[in-house]
Amino acid sequence: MKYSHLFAKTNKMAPADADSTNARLLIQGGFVNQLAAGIYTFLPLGLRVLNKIKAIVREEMNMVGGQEVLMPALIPKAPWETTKRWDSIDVLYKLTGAGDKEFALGPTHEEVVTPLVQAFVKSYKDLPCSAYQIQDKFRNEARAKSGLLRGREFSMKDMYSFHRSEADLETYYDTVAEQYTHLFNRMGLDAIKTEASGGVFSKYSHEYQVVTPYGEDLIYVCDKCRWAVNREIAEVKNGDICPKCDGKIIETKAIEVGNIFKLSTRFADDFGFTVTLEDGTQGKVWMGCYGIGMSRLMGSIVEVSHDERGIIWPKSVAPFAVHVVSIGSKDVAVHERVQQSATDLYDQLTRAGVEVLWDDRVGVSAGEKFADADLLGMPLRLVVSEKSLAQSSIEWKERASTESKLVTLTDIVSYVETFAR
RNA sequence: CGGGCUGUGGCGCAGAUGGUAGCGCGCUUCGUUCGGGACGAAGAGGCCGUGGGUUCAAAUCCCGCCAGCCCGACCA
Repeated sequence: MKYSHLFAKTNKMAPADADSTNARLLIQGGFVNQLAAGIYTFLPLGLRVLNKIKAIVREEMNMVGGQEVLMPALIPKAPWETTKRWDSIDVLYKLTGAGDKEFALGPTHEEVVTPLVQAFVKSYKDLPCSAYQIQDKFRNEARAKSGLLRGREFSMKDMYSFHRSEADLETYYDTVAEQYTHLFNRMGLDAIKTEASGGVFSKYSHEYQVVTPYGEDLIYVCDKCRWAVNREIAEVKNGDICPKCDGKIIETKAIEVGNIFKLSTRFADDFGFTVTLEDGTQGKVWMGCYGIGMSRLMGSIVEVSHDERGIIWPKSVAPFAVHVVSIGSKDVAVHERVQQSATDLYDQLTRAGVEVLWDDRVGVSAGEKFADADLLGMPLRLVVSEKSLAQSSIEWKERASTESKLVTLTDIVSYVETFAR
């Protein structure tokens, strides 16, 4: 992608009323654009990040046997009445359609997935099974806040598992719990598995909490064994001895990027979803649900991975692996050499399958290009200039590092391929 | 939903005591520049969030509404 083709550009001025780091940097860098409180457009660069996050989540969910589906976001009233949640979910966006039929925009999908799976699963032999989707969720939050961290429309992965017994649910729950840690690690996030309220369904649930000052949640974490608990249900306080080991409990703010629940038989019961067992009788169906906020993840990554100049994307989710910066010159011959060399580099890398953003703008100062590269945060910056070409080289600088080095023109493509892999 | 702050070109802001809108950035054109947000010159761009009121006259004063942000409450 050539920078000159991007219609969504960076802004020299940070937005005034975006207080949170993720909102400020993502808006300033042209990754997202705000339509209303808690409602954002994902611009070309931002969408690339979101799509990479989704791709990782898909891989991870497929690894635990999740089968991807896509359910409607527009949901009729009836199933909500079945579960008696039409009036009890206060963030439900309700609307009236043709013929005065009532609908809600899905804030979660138990009401859709349960009858869906019920339509196909009749026997214990069909269990366990697990379905997930990545979709925009709608929640009429009283107060949207903190950029991508708490929106009214936001992208979420929600998976639902179905089991013939509580024991089977528990086994699967633990499998997913472990996979979640792996998933977050792949995005450079250290998400702490935290005990949290189980709501009406079970004794407790688990949240995956990323420590950041902008988090909405307050959690207590052991500095040794990393056992953690949300303040909602905490029986410990800052400075206590960990109940699991002899470590110390630390109070910290964190943002919840994932949440896993054992739903027990609550929803299956509501819909009369049972399966035929070996002995011909009907058995209850146990469910688990497993959520991850896709857009919130993106915001969280920015919160934990940035410096005063801008974002530092982990390689796994960066919109582009490489940001090529070509620096012009007053000397026409030099300028053309640089331009040609940058074109060659761009073409070679692109052909090698490396994702490259090339700041090909002419007449833009080096300083401005560097500032933009820092703001946009691609993992690797390659500078093509008179200076570097004088040594038949390209300047190599990683965003997360302060040092730069020269790599020869002959080596550069293979070096980058290795880096980007 | 309670409380607070703020709405003035695309972005960031200034516009005491009311008199018909200005700066920086950005944008356009020309020229000079070219390794950390360059310089000069000439331009374009605004019913001052919105509705009402007060007044000869409202960005400015008063009331309502809307929107955004922040704190709190809430968060299956």
